Amino acid sequence: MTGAAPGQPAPAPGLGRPGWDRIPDRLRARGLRWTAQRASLLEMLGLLAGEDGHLTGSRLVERCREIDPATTPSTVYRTLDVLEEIGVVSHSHGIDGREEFHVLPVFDHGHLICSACGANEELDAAEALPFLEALRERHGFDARIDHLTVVGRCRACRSPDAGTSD
Amino acid sequence: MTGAAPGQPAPAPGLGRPGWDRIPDRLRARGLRWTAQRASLLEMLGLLAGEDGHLTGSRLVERCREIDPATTPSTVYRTLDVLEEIGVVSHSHGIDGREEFHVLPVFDHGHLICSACGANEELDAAEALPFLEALRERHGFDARIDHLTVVGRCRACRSPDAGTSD
DNA sequence: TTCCTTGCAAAGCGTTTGCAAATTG
DNA sequence: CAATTTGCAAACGCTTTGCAAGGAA
Repeated sequence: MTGAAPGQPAPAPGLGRPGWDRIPDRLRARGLRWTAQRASLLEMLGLLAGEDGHLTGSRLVERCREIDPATTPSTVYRTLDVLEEIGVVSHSHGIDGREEFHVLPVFDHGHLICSACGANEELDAAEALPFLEALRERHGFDARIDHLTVVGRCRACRSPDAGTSD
Repeated sequence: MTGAAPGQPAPAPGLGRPGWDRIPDRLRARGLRWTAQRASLLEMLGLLAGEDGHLTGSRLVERCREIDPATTPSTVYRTLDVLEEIGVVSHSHGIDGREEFHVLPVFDHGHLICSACGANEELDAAEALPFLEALRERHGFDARIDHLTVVGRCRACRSPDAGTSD
């Protein structure tokens, strides 16, 4: 990276949104990386979401460039995709057709509880959303992701060398 | 024009939408022209509005080219602007950010009644819309354009050679 | 070391604009 | 005849992509 913090692994975010301090780990859990560019985009999202609602893609590009002038549009848009995947933002289109990003108010998540070892894994809202939407549509059931707990057996307990074979 | 109907002044529309047969005159009343290209766009709008709701700008360009291959995007988009001005269509943006056009269900209009000669002139919805919007905003009054009748004196009765001077 | 992420640069998309020629009224 | 409308072609703004170099885990 050619960024504003050369040599540094990646600054930790000092963001005031609940749950955001865990975003780096959420990324890593998916095999993704935590980088300076992603930190600054997240910082901008936090700031602008408090200011006004005009979080267009191109505006976010501009503002990220104020932090690190080397930042390119491609990086910003690609990162926004990632953030949307893990449920940090969602996007729509404004009256002029530009992309508009919305910071999701709470970083909701459910839980995956392993009945064998008791492990408590987090379940991203984004992963459960289609399911919950289907429940709402077909059954009129309005499930809350943050109250969702799925019980089963974790990967470790399912592996052949975990004593019990399934 | 390099269109499909060379030499012809402009074909009259055989469209089944109420009020659409008067569109050519509505345009002329504003000093605008009725052309073959506008006729084919209107034809497409009539057809597609009945089929489905995907009236994106680029799709309308495609379909108009089926009627007249020489038709250009600029013509279609410019005509859509005109049609929006006179209240035939409105537009918004879809989930992918493309323009989506909607055929307005009824071609609403109000009336201008001359108290001197009784003349009944039509008042385009588009002309009254800003006024009606202001009423709604400032007074919470929800006026319907098709119930709007303005009484006054028409141009003919106001002219110096119309007997009475005011 | 692996492979994710970045910047660069160029392309892509749908839409808009300037202009001279063609058409309408 | 004057003014509008057209096609052409180029430009526009926003977003996406391919690729080789750089960086995180």
